Amino acid sequence: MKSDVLNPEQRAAVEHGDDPLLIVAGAGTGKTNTLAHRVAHLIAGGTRPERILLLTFARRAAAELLRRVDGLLCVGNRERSASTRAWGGTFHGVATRLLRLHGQQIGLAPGFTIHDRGDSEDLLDVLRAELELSRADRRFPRKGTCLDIYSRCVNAQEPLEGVLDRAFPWCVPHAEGLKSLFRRYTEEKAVQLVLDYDDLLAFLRGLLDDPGAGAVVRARFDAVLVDEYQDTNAVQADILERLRPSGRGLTVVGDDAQAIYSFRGAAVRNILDFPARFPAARVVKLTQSYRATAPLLEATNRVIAQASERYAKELWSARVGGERPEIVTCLGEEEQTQVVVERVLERREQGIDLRRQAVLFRTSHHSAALELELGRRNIPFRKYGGLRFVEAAHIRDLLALVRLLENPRDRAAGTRALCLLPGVGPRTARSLLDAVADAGGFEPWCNVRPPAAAAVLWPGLLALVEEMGAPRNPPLPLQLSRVRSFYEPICEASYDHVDARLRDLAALEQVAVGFPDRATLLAELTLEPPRSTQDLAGPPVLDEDYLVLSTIHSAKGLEFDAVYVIHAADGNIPSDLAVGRREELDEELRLFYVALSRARDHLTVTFPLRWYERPAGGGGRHSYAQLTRFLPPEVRAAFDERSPAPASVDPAPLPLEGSNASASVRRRLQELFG
DNA sequence: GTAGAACAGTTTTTT
DNA sequence: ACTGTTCTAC
Repeated sequence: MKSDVLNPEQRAAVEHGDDPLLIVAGAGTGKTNTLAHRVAHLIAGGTRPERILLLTFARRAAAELLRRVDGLLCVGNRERSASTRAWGGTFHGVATRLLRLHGQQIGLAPGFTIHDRGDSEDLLDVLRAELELSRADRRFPRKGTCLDIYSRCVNAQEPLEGVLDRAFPWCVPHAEGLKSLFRRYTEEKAVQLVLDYDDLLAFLRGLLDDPGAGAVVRARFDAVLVDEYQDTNAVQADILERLRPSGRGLTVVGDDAQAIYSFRGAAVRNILDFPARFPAARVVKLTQSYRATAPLLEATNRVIAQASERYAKELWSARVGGERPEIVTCLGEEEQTQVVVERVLERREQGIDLRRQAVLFRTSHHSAALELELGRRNIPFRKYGGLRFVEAAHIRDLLALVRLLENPRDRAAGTRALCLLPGVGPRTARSLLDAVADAGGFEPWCNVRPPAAAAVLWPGLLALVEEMGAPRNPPLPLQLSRVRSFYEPICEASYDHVDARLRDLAALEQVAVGFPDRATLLAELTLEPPRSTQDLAGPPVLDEDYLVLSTIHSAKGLEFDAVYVIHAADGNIPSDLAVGRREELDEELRLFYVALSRARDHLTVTFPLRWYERPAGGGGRHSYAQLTRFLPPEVRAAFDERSPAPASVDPAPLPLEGSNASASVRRRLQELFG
């Protein structure tokens, strides 16, 4: 896309004045470019960069945007660039910074630590046990579900009953238990000086509601620009309203057709109702796609036309000609894998780097078979979405130790860290942490006689807390190296795949070099975790090429020359679990649309007719699938439909190692009785 | 109180 | 496959 030339729609958005502005930007219509120009326009018009707040979905998106602004302004080294001076990041990241700066004015100590999803779950789990909720006659929801419910209530600003009725009907019998659990949870977070994701937003809103502090924070900014507005929730909308009460200086950009985060409380209504909330608002629609070719756009337009409520807009493309998208019906998952791998390699032959190609899927495990095959064929790939680096047990262990040093009152971290010692379980951990909480420091541990099994490791832990628990602690890299040497033997003793894990730990230690202190490192890893192990290992080598595998959610905002959407069977897209209500089904449709609209030139949709149910222990029961309902005949008309020629299908892949053969013999034997 | 084995149930997607 | 729960042996 030309970054120096704006079309009339884009120009209108860029040059719009101070009144609230909603830019409805269809997929590939040059949204980032338009935003960058608008920021540059503001700066050129006299707005100081440090008085601009840029809220994006990922910090890297903000950084990229500001880098482009610098390019447009040609600020060489004359002065500090916009990218170093403006405020940019995610709502959660910006909330953290503002709360550390101003939180004290509303009684929030600046030393808080931040709980990620896993930590929040752990805390809920402990409290659930304390309240003896598991003892109830009917099975209590698992901790992850509890957190989902809690989060939904907070983010959607909705009472528990409503949330349970609408989204978690099977938990309705536990409403009372959940209420008491959530009350305890809120109290405990205050005592332990921890904030969870939702708290960051809620406390920022609280800060803005405070007459004194609110005015101070408001006065920091002249312009607030928000990207991916369709995926903001009620609390985020409140924050914006409190930052810019009249809406003046507020720009929001989004595409209601790409709203895919309602499961975490995002409200499409935010973008649909923006003009009503700010009557002075101007709405600008960007409709020229610079991404997809006309044939692809024809197809994606037809797909999204099935949505029930949206800003009507038909995207068009000047990129006429090109390949029509295709739907490939495969017999089984193996065939689907072969088709995708073949196409990927063909297109690489045509000169499309692997990095310009992406395989997209609804849920993380849908790529398992493909990953195996890519590994077998030595085709490099990176997977985005699904389980992440920081969620691996050994990383969480190490970070728990660091977090305990940073905030001795953090029970989730403390419990996890102490239970690493053999012979120490939840009870012992609890009494040790009680002692620390009472004393306000680690001193009481000096007089503790640890359980016999922990005797070997105890002095090491004691040395750690003595050295790093003090206010004046050593430089961060040294701290991490100390913690790592303490933890490594434990890791070796308790997990398999030890070398891989030890490598991860070393990588983590390297990351720490880039941060000034523990709090910043921990917040960063919690709020913006590295998306793959390779990401953490550092910037990719220049000529490194790898196929992208991604959940559709994680592919949001990206584009590729060639896109393969796999497992496009009804039940996967839409997910079986989401066909209950109209809004859920609509969101699945938008999700499918997001997947298809990532493509520039080539688009392949595949699905296996026959596929195996998950508990594939012995025989492997299979069921027959149908193409997603989002591709009815009138939509399919925009696609070519094929099934792979039998001859082109490779013979079944060889087993990875010789030892696998015995497994397949056993499987065959079992099939006799299945 | 802890650790490990045996057993039962199971709702994607992520800041 | 994974997580959570319960039971048993230290």
